[in-house]
Amino acid sequence: MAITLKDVALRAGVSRSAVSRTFTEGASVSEGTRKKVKKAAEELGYRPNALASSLTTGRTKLIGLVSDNFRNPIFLEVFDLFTRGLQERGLRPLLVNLSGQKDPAQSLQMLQTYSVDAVIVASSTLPPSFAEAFRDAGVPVVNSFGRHTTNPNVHVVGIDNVECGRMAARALIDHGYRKVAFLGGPVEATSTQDRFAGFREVIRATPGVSQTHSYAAQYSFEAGYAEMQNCIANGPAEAYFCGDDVLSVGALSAAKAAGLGVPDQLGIIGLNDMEMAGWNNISLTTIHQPIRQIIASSIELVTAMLNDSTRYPEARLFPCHIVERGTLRRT
Amino acid sequence: MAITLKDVALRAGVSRSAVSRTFTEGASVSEGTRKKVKKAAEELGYRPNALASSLTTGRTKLIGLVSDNFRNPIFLEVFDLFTRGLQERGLRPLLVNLSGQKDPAQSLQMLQTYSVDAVIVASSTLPPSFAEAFRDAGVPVVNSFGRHTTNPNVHVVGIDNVECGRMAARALIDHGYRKVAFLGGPVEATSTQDRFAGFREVIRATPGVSQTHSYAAQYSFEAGYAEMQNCIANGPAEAYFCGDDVLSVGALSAAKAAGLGVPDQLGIIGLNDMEMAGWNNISLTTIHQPIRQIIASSIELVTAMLNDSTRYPEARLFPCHIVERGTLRRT
DNA sequence: CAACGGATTGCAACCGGTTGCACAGTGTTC
DNA sequence: GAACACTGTGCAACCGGTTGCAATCCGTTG
Repeated sequence: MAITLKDVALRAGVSRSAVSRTFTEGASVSEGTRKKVKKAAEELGYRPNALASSLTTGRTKLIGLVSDNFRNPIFLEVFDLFTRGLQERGLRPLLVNLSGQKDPAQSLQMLQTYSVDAVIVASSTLPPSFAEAFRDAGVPVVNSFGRHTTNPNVHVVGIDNVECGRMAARALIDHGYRKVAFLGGPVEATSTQDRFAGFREVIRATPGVSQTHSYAAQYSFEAGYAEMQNCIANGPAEAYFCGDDVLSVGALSAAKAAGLGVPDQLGIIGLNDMEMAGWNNISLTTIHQPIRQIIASSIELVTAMLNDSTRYPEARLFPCHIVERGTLRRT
Repeated sequence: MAITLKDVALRAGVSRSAVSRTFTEGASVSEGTRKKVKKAAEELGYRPNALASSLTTGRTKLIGLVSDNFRNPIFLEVFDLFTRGLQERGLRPLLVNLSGQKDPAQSLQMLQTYSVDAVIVASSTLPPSFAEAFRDAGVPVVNSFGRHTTNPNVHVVGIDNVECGRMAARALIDHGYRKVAFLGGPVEATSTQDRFAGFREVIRATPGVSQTHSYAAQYSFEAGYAEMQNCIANGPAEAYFCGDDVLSVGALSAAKAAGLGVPDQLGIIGLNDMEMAGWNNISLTTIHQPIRQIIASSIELVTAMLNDSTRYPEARLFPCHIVERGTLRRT
């Protein structure tokens, strides 16, 4: 078995309390005993047991990181930023792969079993009710990349997807396209719905511009490819606002395969500005989503909630902007 | 506070032991009390505390998942498969992002603090000594995608990188290229070294074929792009074996940007067969690495070690094969 | 009807820590 | 020299479970 408090106490010739106190910030121990204890601990290779201490302190420093999309390269960046940010603050990400499991009950139960201090739901597709289930169970939760509602009862950090839809519509119009379309992610995803709502709003308000829409089965390359093939078969629009970058890349690929010239015959604008969008064999014009800031802010919020779990829910929205590359005509 | 054993015991009118026993497999409880307890637990919304029970059982069902590459899309697939596979067996992945930290000491200490039952080191770049540090500390460990040594003292599941290097060399030769090159990942990565060793061995043994080599700073698109630019500036070879697919895609992009025709003027073969390699605007000829099998096998090995941690170290190697797409000349 | 044996059950100790409280030691003040 | 205020320390209870052991219950058997 591993070295415990008792072993160290015995060796240092002090009580277990003394050992415990030297390892807890701000406890009252004299310099002398601290030294003795440190020395004994060092010699024995003592590692405090975080789980045992969580039993009395009520803090595990475990953070549930829940995601439902492991196919979209943007999430690799998301995991990178989350894991690093959490680690820097001494928090540990317990990763949960929803893999299609839309019901929060199971993951909630599991995360409760492991007494996570908080949960980050990193998803732009799950409805607010998902994160709310955690809050209702008394688990502090932040919904990163989630839907912003006017009266949130759960913390949301992300972007205004409706506004992004508007932005995309304006961009297509400004670049001279008149027959435009929305090629969304799955219809049940909140981000799809919101982006489309904003998009349609602007198009409808603009005379002389027509609009169609369709949905890909998921946010993935294949789904984007397949749906663009469909569109082409049915007579393509002049330009597409794709639900996100990975769909855009799929759509782009289908367009090229069909011999359609991008951006002249067919324009595409994506959303996310994932790393790959800048690769010069892709060069996707897209709406930049500030994921670094969103994640940094999510982590700040989580740490704040650890100290005050009754914190009033807030929505933190970050502005997006268009990054012009090669998939929309020059104006 | 949350509902505990005591609350349930009180409500069901039994002892705490009885409650504990109804929730542990194979314990002796009568049907009657089990029913009473289940009912009381249900009504109160009782969730057993896995961390508390780990204290006596010595099992947390936490598995450390350590990785040092969050830039390579292949790892998204890796995380997806690992998290799902572990979850299916009731194990929980505690994700550790090394982010450049080559010294195992810190992550080891942290994972010990959280009493993980085992550790999976998922990396093709870290030296065997990294995983060995865990084993030396008494933590069961599997090195997935790691270097296979003739006398391993740590479990390794992966591929024979030397053989892959040979395979790549033969492919380039068979496709008619005579001036070939290795464009590797970081020189200190074990996979880079091994792939190069095999590659060079075959080239050197083949009369009339010349070989050069260089290294990218890391396994990433930008690094591949930059290094291929370098190569082109210095007079490119006819064909390249790139350290992996993401490097290949970067190199491909640089070749196209320089106006070099692929595969006629310049051939490229990658390694991994990541999803993106099959996208039709990339269509990369590459060596398929069976990551599903590697991961499934790693997980099996981990679960086996949970029951027998003294298990004799083994190396499990899976064969690779070439997937012909569009970046090597037709033979 | 008493002895017997297997199935249930509760008691109490324990897992590895934390922490309130009482007490001891030290130095200061009047 | 006594009263006082601190600082450090150990005891013991507790966090939420598990488990060895002894006691109890119940149906059988001779």
